[in-house]
This record gives sequence, C-alpha cells and structure tokens, in this order.
Amino acid sequence: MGKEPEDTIASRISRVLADRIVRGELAPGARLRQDHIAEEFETSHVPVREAFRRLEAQGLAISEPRRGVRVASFDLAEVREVAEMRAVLEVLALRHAARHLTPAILDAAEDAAREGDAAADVHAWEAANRRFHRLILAPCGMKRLLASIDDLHAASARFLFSAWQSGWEKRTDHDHRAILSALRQGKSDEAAAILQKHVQWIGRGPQPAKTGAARETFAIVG
Amino acid sequence: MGKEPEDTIASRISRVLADRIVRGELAPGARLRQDHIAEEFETSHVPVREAFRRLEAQGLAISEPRRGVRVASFDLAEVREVAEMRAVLEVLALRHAARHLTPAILDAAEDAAREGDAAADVHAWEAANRRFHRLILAPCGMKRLLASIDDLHAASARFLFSAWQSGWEKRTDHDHRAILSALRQGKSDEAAAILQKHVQWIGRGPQPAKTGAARETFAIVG
DNA sequence: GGAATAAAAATTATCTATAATTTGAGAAGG
DNA sequence: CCTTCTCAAATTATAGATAATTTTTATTCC
Repeated sequence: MGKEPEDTIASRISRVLADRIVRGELAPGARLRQDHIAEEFETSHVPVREAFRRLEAQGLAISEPRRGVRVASFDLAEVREVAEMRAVLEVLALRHAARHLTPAILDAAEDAAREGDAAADVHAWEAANRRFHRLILAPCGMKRLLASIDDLHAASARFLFSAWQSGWEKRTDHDHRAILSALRQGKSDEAAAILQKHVQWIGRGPQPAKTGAARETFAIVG
Repeated sequence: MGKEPEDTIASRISRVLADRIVRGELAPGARLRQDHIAEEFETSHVPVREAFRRLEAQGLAISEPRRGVRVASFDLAEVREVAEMRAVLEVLALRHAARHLTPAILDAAEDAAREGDAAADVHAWEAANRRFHRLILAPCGMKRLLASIDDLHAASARFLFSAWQSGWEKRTDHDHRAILSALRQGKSDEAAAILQKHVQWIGRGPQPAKTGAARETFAIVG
C-alpha cells in the first residue's frame, strides 16, 4: 500500500532548500552552513553536501571551495537571461507537444489558468502558472528539455517572489487564454508566438521597485 | 608561480568521469561503483558521491536510490532533442554575442575552423569544433546560457564519438566558414540562421550504422 | 583611535566505520 | 530444466571522527 519512495535524504534536503531559496526565505548571499543544516534535518553533513551539489547545478547556490556555499544572487540581467532561455525552450517544447495535445489536457490547462486568475496570493498564482505551462509542454515527451525548463521556472519564480513580498491582486491572464484558444484551433504556430512573447516579457517593463509599481509589472510575469 | 587552484577532489573526479563517459570509455549502462572509483582516485567514496550528483545534473549518469549510479544511455531521440535544444540556445547566444564580436575573435574562430578541417581524428575535430562554437558565443556574456550549451555539447560529443570509433577523414566544414563570413559582414541574422540549421542537423540524415555510412554523417555533425 | 597581527572558534573537506539494502550464487522443490 | 528461496558477498547510504582552512575575536603596536 502507501508506497513510500521517500528517496534519499540528500534529495529531500535539496528540495526543501530549493523551495526556501525560491520563496526568498533564504536571501541571496546567505551562507548555507552544512553542520547547521545537517542538525536541522537530523542527519550528518554528508547528505547535505550532496544536496549542495544539486542546488549548485540548478543555479540556486554557489559553492566556493573551502569557503562554503551561499545562496546565489541574481540581478535583472540574469532574470532576462532566464526569460529568454525559457522563451526559446518553451516554444521548442510547445512545437513538439502540439500534436499530442488532447482536449482533456487543454481543459486541465484551462482549469489551471482559471486557478491562476483566482489566486489569492503570489504563491498560489505561481503554482497555477507553473501547472499551466507544464500541462501544455509535458506532452512533448522530451525529458531533458522539460527538466531544463523546470529549473528556469524556479529561477523565474525567485524573481517573482522577490518582487511581490505583498500586495497581490486578482486579474485575468489574457495570454494564457489566447494560447489555449490558438491550440484548440490547431494554430500551434500562433500559440507558440504568443507563448514566446508572454515569457520573454519577464524582467522587462517597469522595474519592480516600490510596491506602487508592482501592479504594472504583473502583466509581464508569466 | 604555477598557481594550483586544484579545486575540490569531487570536481576533479566529476571532470574525469565526464570525459570518460563522453569519449565512450565508459559504456552506456555501465555501473559506477563508488568504492572502486574511490580506490582509483585514492580517496574515500564521499567525494565520489558528490561527483555523481554533478554527473547526474549534466545528464551523463543516472542514479537510482540504493541501487547505484550508471552511465546514462541515449538513443537517437535524445540525440535529436539535444540537437534542437542546442539549435535554439546557440542561436539565442549568437544573437547577443554578435554585437560584441571583434575581428580578433573572428580570426581566432577562423583558426579553430581550420584546425577542425585539419584534424587527424574525431577527438581533435570535436575539440576544435567546440572551441569554434565557444569563441563566437562566449561574448554574449550569459553565464547560465553558456553553461547549458556546454552540457549539451558534451551530450552531442558522446553521440559523435560513439558513431566514429575509427575511420576519420579530413574535410572542410563549409557551415563554419559561412557563419564567419556572415558575421564579418555584420549579417548576424544570416549567421544565426546558418548556425541553427548547422546544429539542428545532428542526428538527422543517414543513421551512423556500419563504418561505411560514417562518412556521410560527418557533414551533419556540428 | 585604528591598522596589523596573533590566538581561538567555527567551518569545510575528507576519512574511517557502521548500518541497511541489493545483488548473486547455490540449494531445494515443482 | 526451470522457478523460487535462502544466505553470503558486495554495495550503497549515512554517521561519527579528524585534519586543514577560514573567519572571528582579542591584543598589540603605532
């Protein structure tokens, strides 16, 4: 019954730490001390070090030999870099996924879009948004590509969360609807074009400065 | 004098193992036993395990909890996946690098192209080819993008080496020349278009079956 | 008072040891 | 002869211990 895959301790630690970094609970530049983390997870530091290697590969942490590991910092340039990578990779994935999209999948994506519009806070919105993208891209069946996109989503989400500590506001995402509409009509090129612009906007437009400007930036985070 | 950064043991092990996997010295599916590797490198298995995590993230090895790590296998579908990812990411990089390309860089790339044409074996060719691509892409200054491309190059090289165990033959790579020519004339869109096709061809065309067909496939591996 | 320096504390990287799981060889049964 | 079981050997995963390096704190000298 209750199959408990409960994989290695290292992977659990890396998941938890990745989540904290993405959510901003661990600030950029913060030191990750292996003994402290080991103590928190009630293990030795060996699995912790393995988790660090994973975070490093994901671009969420930076390790300097003998000097420890810290949370990776990121600037606007990197946010744009990630956005552009996502744009080309998601378009590639969508092109391959298109032929495998069923009405059922598109309905599920529609649900995710609705859920995003109704989200009460930025975390709920991000989860729904991620689900939307994953649903329409996963049918491409390209594991490596999907894994890369997941990592880039995490990086995007970091930026998103850092900009909206507070002040969320419901709103309809027209891009998501337009993508679905195009896909339902079999116009996959059009869907890909919208997706590309949709994603590429991240990090452009008004700087996420004071809370006042926050609302404007919303539209450009997908 | 001889500054010896000689970073952590784990990173050295991961570099060596990655090289062996790419060159095909370690066959797909082969088990990587931590104690044996530790013994070979005269260390304990702890750094070895850290190296494994790195290889896993690069897609060169696959780890199953409690069952060990094996060299990742790859099929034609994955080769194409990697080729398509490279195509879109390298084009993205080139678009950003274009404005920063100097005549000196293009000359160095020309050298690399010549070196590739004169290569006596497949390893020499691959090294020159990689150098060519890196030279024209690095000026984009996007670290994450370049790191992803490097990983994809490793995956491509694996395929290349598996196809050409022997039977190398000198030959001029016209695509490389055409890309440089376009770049020298400031036609970066044209250069990007050629690059895209150049890379995308990998894994297409005649199957790398018997040694006889090998020659044909050459033209389409870049 | 502040830079320079030396001793102490904390932290990383690695090694050795132990527990737990898997693989594989051989024996028993159909 | 092939399957299934049992037990030993090999292997993985984690813990605990040690050496080496970095960071911090305290102290001296100008």
